[in-house]
Amino acid sequence: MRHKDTDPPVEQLHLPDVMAALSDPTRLGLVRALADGEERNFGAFCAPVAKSTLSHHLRTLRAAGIVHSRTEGTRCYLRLRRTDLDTRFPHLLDAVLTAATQDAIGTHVTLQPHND
Amino acid sequence: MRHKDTDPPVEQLHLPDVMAALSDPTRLGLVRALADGEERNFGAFCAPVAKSTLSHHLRTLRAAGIVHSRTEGTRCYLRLRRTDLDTRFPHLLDAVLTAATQDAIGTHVTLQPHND
DNA sequence: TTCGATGTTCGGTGACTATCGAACATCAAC
DNA sequence: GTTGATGTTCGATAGTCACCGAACATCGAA
Repeated sequence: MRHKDTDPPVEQLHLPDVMAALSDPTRLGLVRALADGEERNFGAFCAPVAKSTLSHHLRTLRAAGIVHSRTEGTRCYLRLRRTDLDTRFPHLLDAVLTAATQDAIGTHVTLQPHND
Repeated sequence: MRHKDTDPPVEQLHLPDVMAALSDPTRLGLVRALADGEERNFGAFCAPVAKSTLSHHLRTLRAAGIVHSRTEGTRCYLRLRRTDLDTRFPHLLDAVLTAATQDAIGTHVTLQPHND
């Protein structure tokens, strides 16, 4: 449950890290699932990978500054850092999300109907 | 001199591959150096890596469909496939180039003053 | 034809990555 | 407390990647 590494501050977002984090289909799926700006429970994501693998992907997204995570009890809530990303890299996230949606990249990641 | 693998056609450009190709600072530098749309000689690029490493990076960019290469004699000329990229992934290249320029990513790749 | 320039390819190395299952830590609930 | 749910971390594995020097292939020029 402990993730000691805190989210990187806005000014420290690094383009190559962001690009690398967004080059994996599963992570793109996670980002797409968060694209509406809503906070979502980690457990709400369904992906055909092991729990530990999903946790690794989220750590990667967090380290790149793409998502913010908040712990409440034993649960972990995620939110896309859209404002921060737009500030540092204008239009980048939009372009990626548009492209991913058009190409149906990351559709293997789904959301459980009503899990937070 | 022989690169049998041909450039992938527009409709086969794959977002994750493009993102991965654009997540390396040296390759971002190469793309930036081609950003004006001009065709450039391979040998015109100066980067602090071995010749073979540079060749590898160009193969990666070619495989991802980001650059087109044309051989003339023993020389190799490169051009950014901007139109193709813009068609498949609108605004993506612009956003990446803008971000890379603002963050000075890839500035270790330079162009020789007057080498084609 | 011999040389030099230009890139590509090969073999190898060290680092990183996606993946898994198992073990662990934390908290809620009973 | 004991149990169950929730995520994280660990150790291992297989694959990929950036990187280098060396060898190679191709072509132009002397």
